Amino acid sequence: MSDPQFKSWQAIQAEVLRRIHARDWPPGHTIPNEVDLAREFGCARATVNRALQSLADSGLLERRRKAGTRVALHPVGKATLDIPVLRQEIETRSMTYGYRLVERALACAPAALGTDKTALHLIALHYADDVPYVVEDRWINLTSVPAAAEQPFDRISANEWLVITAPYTNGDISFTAEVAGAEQARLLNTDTGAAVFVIDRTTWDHDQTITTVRLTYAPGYRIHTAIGTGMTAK
Amino acid sequence: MSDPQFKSWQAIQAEVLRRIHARDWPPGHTIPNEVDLAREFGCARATVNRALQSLADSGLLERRRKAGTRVALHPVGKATLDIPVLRQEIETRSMTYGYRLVERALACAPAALGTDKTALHLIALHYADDVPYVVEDRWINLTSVPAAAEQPFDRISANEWLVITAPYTNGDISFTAEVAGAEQARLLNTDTGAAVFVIDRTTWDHDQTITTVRLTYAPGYRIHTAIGTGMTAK
DNA sequence: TAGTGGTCTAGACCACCTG
DNA sequence: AGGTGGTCTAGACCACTAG
Repeated sequence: MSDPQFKSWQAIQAEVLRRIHARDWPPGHTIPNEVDLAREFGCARATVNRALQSLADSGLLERRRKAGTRVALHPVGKATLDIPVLRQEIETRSMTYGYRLVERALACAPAALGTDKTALHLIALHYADDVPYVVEDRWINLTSVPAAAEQPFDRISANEWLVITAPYTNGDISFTAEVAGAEQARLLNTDTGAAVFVIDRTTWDHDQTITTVRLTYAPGYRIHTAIGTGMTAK
Repeated sequence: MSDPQFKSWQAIQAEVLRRIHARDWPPGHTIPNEVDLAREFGCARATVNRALQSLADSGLLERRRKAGTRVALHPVGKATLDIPVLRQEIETRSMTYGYRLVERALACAPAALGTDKTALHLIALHYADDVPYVVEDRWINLTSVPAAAEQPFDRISANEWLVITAPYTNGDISFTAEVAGAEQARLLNTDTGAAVFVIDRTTWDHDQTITTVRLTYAPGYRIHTAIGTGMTAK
């Protein structure tokens, strides 16, 4: 039983994965408990726990106290997207980053900002190699970030300033496709009617809204990531 | 020093977060090592490790052996998207799921499939409450999944069949916005020229391609998720 | 209420990396 | 070369929950 070849949690994870793929443990099957697996693999229970927890995080296993650990019937794929600051995103692609403030005004906040007070409205353009890359349409809650009122945002984008100045505890992000409106098509230097990728994001510090922003990317933008069990391949 | 109130790794995580937000530990600062923190918090080093590792996973800390743990200069936001099977995605929204196979043919595989052999090409429609929800345009590598050749896919979608039959170790997914072509506009029962959300996904089993699929969602589709440090708020 | 996963401890060794 | 995080161990207690 005690097999000295499974010592690291990665090795155990790989073996469990193998058994799932080989249908030794088919979808829906309840696998042995941690104590038994630890005995079989000849390691501590904590090591088995680490391996199984990792697989549960990636959605392949479902674990419940007392009920045990089951192989997921419908493994929900999990994709982790990195949402870097725009400057970094562009510079990572070896392009020159540029920024231009288009509009800065105080106005009545939209509903999404969760405040009825006056808020700061910014519209800005981010460039990659002098080509419009994304339009940033942002509202900042001046109640939670009063310092923003003093900030011109003509050289440093709110995108960059906020991550350093106003940390958030919580956020909400969504992605969709839209037809470019006349104004945004003009800013992005593209045709009205082009399909644009849109990211809407709102962040809070505990229960107070900090900012809500709509990023409208130039046509052709593609967000990209890897999915998988963490096994390196290809 | 030894403070008995920080016993769980979540409590330690919260305290570390507080110090970061309060600028006790500003961006770029190297925080005390695990041994010192464990002594300060009056807990085991493993507990501190768990808390810091969790924060490193969410991108707020950068850890390196010997160099220590630093507060990230540009906290890269991480968003975890759940990519459920389409049937589930639709039924979760309390809508009735429907499926119709549009085309099934053997043809020369596209480059993305990474094989020059004949592959199975499927086009199918998924409905929510009898309204077209998404077009599935899929290629299946018959070398890695020979059983797919026998499968009619007229009642069960490849989307569903594959997750049960052909597990993957690795994948690649990307999101973009496109203008609906004539064929897809017809299938989605929408106007040509509408902006549609597109997901491209390719999966491998180790180094062998299993399938590549393009999901074209009906206009208005929005993918949505939460971001944050795991602290529950709002 | 009993079985299972979740977590903590105290100690140890190792792998990696910076200085 | 030495400090730091990464991991493993053996044991313990706790929290949740299915039966």
